[in-house]
Amino acid sequence: MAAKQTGFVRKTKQREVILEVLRSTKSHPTADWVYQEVRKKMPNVSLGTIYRNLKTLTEMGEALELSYGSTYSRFDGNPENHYHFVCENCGSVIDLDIPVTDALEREVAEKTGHKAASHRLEFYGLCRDCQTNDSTNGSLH
Amino acid sequence: MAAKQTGFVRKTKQREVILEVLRSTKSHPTADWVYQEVRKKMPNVSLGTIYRNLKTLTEMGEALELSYGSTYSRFDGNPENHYHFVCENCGSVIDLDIPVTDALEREVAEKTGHKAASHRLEFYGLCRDCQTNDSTNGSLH
DNA sequence: ATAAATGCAAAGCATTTGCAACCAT
DNA sequence: ATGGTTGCAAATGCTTTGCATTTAT
Repeated sequence: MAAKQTGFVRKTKQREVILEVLRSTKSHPTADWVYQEVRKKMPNVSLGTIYRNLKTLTEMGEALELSYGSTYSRFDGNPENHYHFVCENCGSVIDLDIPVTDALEREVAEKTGHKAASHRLEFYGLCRDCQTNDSTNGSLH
Repeated sequence: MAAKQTGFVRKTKQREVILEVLRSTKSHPTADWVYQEVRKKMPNVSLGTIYRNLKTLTEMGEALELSYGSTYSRFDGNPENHYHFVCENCGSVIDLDIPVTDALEREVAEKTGHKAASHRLEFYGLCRDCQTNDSTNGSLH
């Protein structure tokens, strides 16, 4: 585990830069993309450190880990719960500006007895750009 | 790719059994669980065949591939869109009996211009059983 | 006959980990 | 000084693939 059970979390330059990078984009980057960016400022970081800190940051509530259909995770520097749109043509993940409905969690609790602490909602389809452009030029992934 | 672009899909004993196994449970099994089950009836199936067919079945619309936080996929033999509850204590994935709201997709289209063809909604928290039992005995995963 | 599907085993590849050196507290 | 953190590289583990063979049509 990254953030220890009994321990505490130290402040490190690496984690600081990683969070900066994460906060600097709305592109929901992969661990490797973050790695490449952080490297520009800290040529010696290792991928392992990126993964460890991405995990720690997620556990600290500073980031969100998104795992859609893909085989790899994407990370979101915006820890506020919000919904996403995944374009099935160009592969981009877009933040949606529609209100997060806690009513859904209440409905689940009432109807099923399962107590949700959070929920995730994702839409799949064609993003605005891909509707107008030729849809056969997908650069998916 | 499993189901070929120009080709056709043949009926095979393997795929038939795999779909049977998938339909026989509500447990949202992993590929490996399906493998073990299918083996009971066909001792010589290979894992590769399981994966290839799970993919084909998903593309055929006979199954759903679910990828939650975990590093592996789970499959759902119920191809009707429905929502899930993921218990953060015991790790089980539970089908929810609340209506699927297409209104959400319309809202997204209206507000953002992105045309959703489908959506996914998942809840995370403590399932009914884990609320009453001691919450420290989690066998997560 | 013909190409799709299988079994087997060898990759692939994102993510995790062990360990010695390092550094924040 | 203490033990969390890092860099490096090896190891994991789920999933995919190449290929010769089998099998559905």
